[in-house]
Amino acid sequence: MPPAVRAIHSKITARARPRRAALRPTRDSERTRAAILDAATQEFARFGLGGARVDRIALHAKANKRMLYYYFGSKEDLFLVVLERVYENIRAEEQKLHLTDLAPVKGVEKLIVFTWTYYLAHPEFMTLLNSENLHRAQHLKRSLKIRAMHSPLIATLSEVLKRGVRAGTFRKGVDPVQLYVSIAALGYFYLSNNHTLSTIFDRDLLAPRAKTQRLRHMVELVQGYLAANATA
Amino acid sequence: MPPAVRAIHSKITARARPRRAALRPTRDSERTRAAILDAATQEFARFGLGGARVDRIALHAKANKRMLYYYFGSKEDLFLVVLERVYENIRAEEQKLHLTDLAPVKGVEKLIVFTWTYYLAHPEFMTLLNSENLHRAQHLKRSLKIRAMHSPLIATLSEVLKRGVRAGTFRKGVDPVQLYVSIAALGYFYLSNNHTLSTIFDRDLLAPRAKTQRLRHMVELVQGYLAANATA
DNA sequence: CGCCGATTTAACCGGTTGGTTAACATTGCG
DNA sequence: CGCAATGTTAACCAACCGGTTAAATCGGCG
Repeated sequence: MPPAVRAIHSKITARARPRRAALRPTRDSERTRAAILDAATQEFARFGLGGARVDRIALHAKANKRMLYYYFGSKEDLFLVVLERVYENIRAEEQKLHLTDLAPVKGVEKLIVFTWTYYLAHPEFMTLLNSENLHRAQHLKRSLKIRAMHSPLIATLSEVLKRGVRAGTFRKGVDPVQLYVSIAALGYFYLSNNHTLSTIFDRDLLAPRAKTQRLRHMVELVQGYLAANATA
Repeated sequence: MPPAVRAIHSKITARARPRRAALRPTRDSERTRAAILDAATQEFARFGLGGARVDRIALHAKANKRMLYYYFGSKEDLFLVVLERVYENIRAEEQKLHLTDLAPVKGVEKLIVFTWTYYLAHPEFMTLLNSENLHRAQHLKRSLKIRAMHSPLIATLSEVLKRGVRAGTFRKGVDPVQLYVSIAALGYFYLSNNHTLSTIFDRDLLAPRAKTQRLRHMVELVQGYLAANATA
């Protein structure tokens, strides 16, 4: 089996780790693979797909450049795996939210805070997505894995909205997809474009105070919209 | 005077165009410069700063590669001039809006529609900005030109908000900068991330119907927010 | 007309890039 | 132990990239 193809099944095929795992063994395919993936994530996030350098990825992964091709096939294939991993990560976090456990108003607030906090903690998610959009999602389109990974939040948000309408706290006729996109947009744009915005407004948009104000504004904006024309 | 430096003053120093301008003259510095700038804008927008190729820019501009360096100094300097030009363009369009001529509610709507329409008509604006943000606005920071080009919309929007509050149609305490950023965010995110979003939601977000729905949602979201808690 | 400076061209350059070759080391297994 | 698969390495490569050299060409002015 060709190495790059076999690597896809590594989780299944993987044999047991070397017994004497205390001091790093001279060979550890899992470690090498993971190190390359971590280094690649940083590199692609920082320089984009076009600006990323495979030599630099190998250097930071402390692996031979050849291993990158051995495990991932090509620079672009590696980029796709990186994308798949960051999507897996955010989807896993989304799963933990349990928005329906809260009152509708609190549920929406929690979603906004989560989205904002996630972007702040994982700026690489935004840069990688921007890069992928520059390339017209050509890698994403090839990934059955990601395309199957639907966000659980659309269905959940839809449920939250319905309950809010029934309780009389939310307006009727809100499209959950539009709202989901808007909530993402409000934080994403501010953080992704932080550098140009900070330069043009001539103030640091990432200062603690500014961040607090932004989050408050986003919550007020969405809550105000949902509350307007509500029956109660 | 070094060519690249002199080029900055070209508007002033430029001599009269050749008299027989009917059939393109063999030499026309203005035309060459403009052609390079146009080609560069397309190239940077499509491939990002890192992915852009100077040879391709020269090819599409039908100019010798040397002319690129003759007029602009370097790839990065050229990128800065491209950035400056697209900013000039959007600022000029913003100037024409005259939002204060309308009732506050209509003024805000017009701003939302304008922002959305501008992004739709100038997708290169978003890609170039994304590229610049990837590079932490390092070019923008060097440009006194752009840093001095404050958007007239902040002051205007502030005025519109005040009048809306006085008329009782808008809530109090809305920060015009936050609202301006939010209005930009709602359209920008949707359009800039259109490819990944369309892939994940498995539907074309740029279909005419989808675009109409998005614009309506954005207007409703902002108007709903501003109307909530208004005195009237 | 002849000169001078602005503009244009082809050829070139050294370093870098993504990707490859082929040999070598280590490991688990029979 | 010996073998075969797996993992690792250094050296290599052709294409490409941003940038440069130096000479040619054109246009306008005196």
